[in-house]
Amino acid sequence: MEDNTARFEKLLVKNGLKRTAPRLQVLEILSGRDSATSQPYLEQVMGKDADRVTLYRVLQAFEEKGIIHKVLDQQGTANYAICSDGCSAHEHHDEHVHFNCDNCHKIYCLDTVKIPALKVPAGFKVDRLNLIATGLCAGCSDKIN
Amino acid sequence: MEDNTARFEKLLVKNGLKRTAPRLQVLEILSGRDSATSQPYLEQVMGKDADRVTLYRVLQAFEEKGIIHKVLDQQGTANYAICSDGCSAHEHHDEHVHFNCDNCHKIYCLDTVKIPALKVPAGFKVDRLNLIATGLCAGCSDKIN
DNA sequence: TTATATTTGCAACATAATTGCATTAAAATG
DNA sequence: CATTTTAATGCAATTATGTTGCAAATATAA
Repeated sequence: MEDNTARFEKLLVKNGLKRTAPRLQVLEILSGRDSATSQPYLEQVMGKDADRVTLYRVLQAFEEKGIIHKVLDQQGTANYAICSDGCSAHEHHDEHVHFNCDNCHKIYCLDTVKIPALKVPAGFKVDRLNLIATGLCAGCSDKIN
Repeated sequence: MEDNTARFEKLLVKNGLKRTAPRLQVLEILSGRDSATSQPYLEQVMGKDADRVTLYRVLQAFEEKGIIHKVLDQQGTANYAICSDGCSAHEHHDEHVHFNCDNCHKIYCLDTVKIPALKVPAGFKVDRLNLIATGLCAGCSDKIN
């Protein structure tokens, strides 16, 4: 299925978003990567195809609709990845672990690893969990050792 | 023990840092709070007692020496808290859960809650874990309901 | 094809963080 | 206690990140 564009267009329409060039481009970039993509990288790749502000707004809209989710890496930089199915505007289901590689700085969504339930002190009410593991990813682990 | 200052001076000397006013002030502020303290708050409280840049450098030095640790909240804002004993320049031991309150936005270090061990895909090597729970803290939980 | 509602781009602004450098102050030395 | 050395501070300038208001452009509905 090389016809990503058609798929993306459907995705936009489904979420009540208009089919615009910047939005399609963001989806194209994000879907072509195996790890979460940083805002600075997106900005660089899109170049002058779209304004900085537009990029921020596209990302914000996508996040609100549950199309992508944001992960902050250890430096506080925003990274984005396409959500798994089941995320919607009302509810994100991205409670998987994110892995931040010290070497290549990629952020992987470890969809298969669930965050374990947590015991918190009395009174605290946990709504969301966000676990970032840092270390070496499979690829870098090989290269370095 | 109201003689914090003497204690802080020792802490600085032990870490090869000179006893300066901005450093003592930062330690004073951080130790007087029950939750992690944001950079903006520190900046505001210190006012013109110290330059912004000095504050950044003090925080950086403290973090490197293992005196404080940094936690990024859900907005990516840097927050700082004094480390538990056992942290040093070589090794931080802050693998406790951080709790980010949606209401008061405080960040609590839940020292008693350990992050559970994690199974990651083959090849990945976990070095550090960072778990942020978001929800309502005990205080706000009371007030709201 | 036109009307409407979104979306974009631009300009300006806000905040967070970093760097280089001259000045100042703390601690070490004699 | 005076002096030297080394570390830390303050200032100015710069970069990165993110936001807001508004006019112009464009996608879609009518």
